[in-house]
Amino acid sequence: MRFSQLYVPTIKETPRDAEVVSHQLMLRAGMIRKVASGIYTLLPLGLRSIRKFEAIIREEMDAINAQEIMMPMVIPSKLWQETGRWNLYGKELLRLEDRHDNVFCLGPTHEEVVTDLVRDELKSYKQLPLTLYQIQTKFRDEIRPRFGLMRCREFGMKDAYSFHANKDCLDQMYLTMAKAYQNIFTRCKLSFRCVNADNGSMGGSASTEFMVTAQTGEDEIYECRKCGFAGNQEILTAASCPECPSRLNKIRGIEVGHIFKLGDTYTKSMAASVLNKLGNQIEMTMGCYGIGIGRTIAAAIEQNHDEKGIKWPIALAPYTVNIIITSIKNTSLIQYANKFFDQLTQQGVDTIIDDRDDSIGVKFKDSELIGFPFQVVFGKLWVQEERIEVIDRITGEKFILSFLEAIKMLCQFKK
RNA sequence: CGGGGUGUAGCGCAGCCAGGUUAGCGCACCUGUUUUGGGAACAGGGGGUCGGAAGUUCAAAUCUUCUCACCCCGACCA
Repeated sequence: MRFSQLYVPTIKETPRDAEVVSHQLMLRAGMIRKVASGIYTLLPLGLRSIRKFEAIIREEMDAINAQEIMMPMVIPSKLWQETGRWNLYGKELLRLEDRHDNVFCLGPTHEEVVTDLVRDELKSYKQLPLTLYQIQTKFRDEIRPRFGLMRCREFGMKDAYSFHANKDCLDQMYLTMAKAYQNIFTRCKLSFRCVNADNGSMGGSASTEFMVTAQTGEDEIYECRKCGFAGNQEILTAASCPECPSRLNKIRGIEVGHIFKLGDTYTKSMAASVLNKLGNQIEMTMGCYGIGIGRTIAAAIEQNHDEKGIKWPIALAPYTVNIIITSIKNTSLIQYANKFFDQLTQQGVDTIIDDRDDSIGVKFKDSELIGFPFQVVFGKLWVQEERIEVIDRITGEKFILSFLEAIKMLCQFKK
């Protein structure tokens, strides 16, 4: 991709209505634009980061035999009436009618739809367990959307649902899913905690939140430095650890994932049952597992930035390498930079080349603001001695390398 | 929904209290010339229902009332 062709409207000044740093930087780096409160358009760079995160999620979900499906965003009220949530869920549920006066809601979560999907097809314990997931747009008419992608009304979410013949099987899947979640956030180089939490309105017996640690986080976490126990404020009343005789430390975090053991709350109300070994009808046991897509991206920025801009973890960077040409008047310089670009691209390294007719300052500022993990500079060092500068955005280290050395170094970071 | 705040050009703001030329500034944008290792310089230029409506007045961005949108604090959540 050529920078000159890419739609990245960067902003020099901090927009006034953006309070938290991830929101400010996503606006300034030309990743998102607001359409209405809590509703955003993703621009090319924003979408690329989102897609990279989704790809990681898909790999980890597929690895534990979860199967991807896609459920609708518009859901008939009938399903929500079956579980009683049509009345229980408040104004967060955006309700609408079609031309025939049929009533629908925009899906804030999909337990009803997925349970309806499987109840007619699954008849035997032999078909279980089954885990389905989707990466889809959710709508929750939040009372107060805020902080950019951190708390939107319309947002991308990975939601998975598992069905089991018994509780032991669910327990196993719950652990498998927790491990997959740890893999996902670890691959994104995020610092996070698994926190015991309350099930809230979801019902069921247990839940774990995945919290990316950040001072700007909306949630308080209490953790024990001795035994590693972590819980959130809803379930803890005392200041001491329930697992060992130590005091708890308070840290802040952003909830990016939440997994639940739902039990038979939904399968019972929706009569989703199978026959067991003895030929008896049993309600399936269910689990559900969510990850906030955009929120994770925002959390990654909260955790990885400096005064110049974003410092993307390679896994989430819209492009891994940015090639800066200091002067586009020098045709030989362009020629070699293009050759470098072609070779890296062929090797599978996500690369963009800044071929704009702008001053070097503009290019460095944009590059640092957007936060490409590596900047490659084709400039006077190349003209004078055929050397390239490779700058690591995270460490700030600068490497002076030959063409081939630079290619070799950056090829470590192919997709 | 309760409390606080903001709406003036794409972005950031001044002007409002104390009404009075053609509504201003910086950045961005367009044209030309010169520039090019850290957000270039000069010259010229385009862009505004001052969030909306009603009212007061000879006169409203400015005063009054209503209204809408957005932001921040609380309950909610991925």
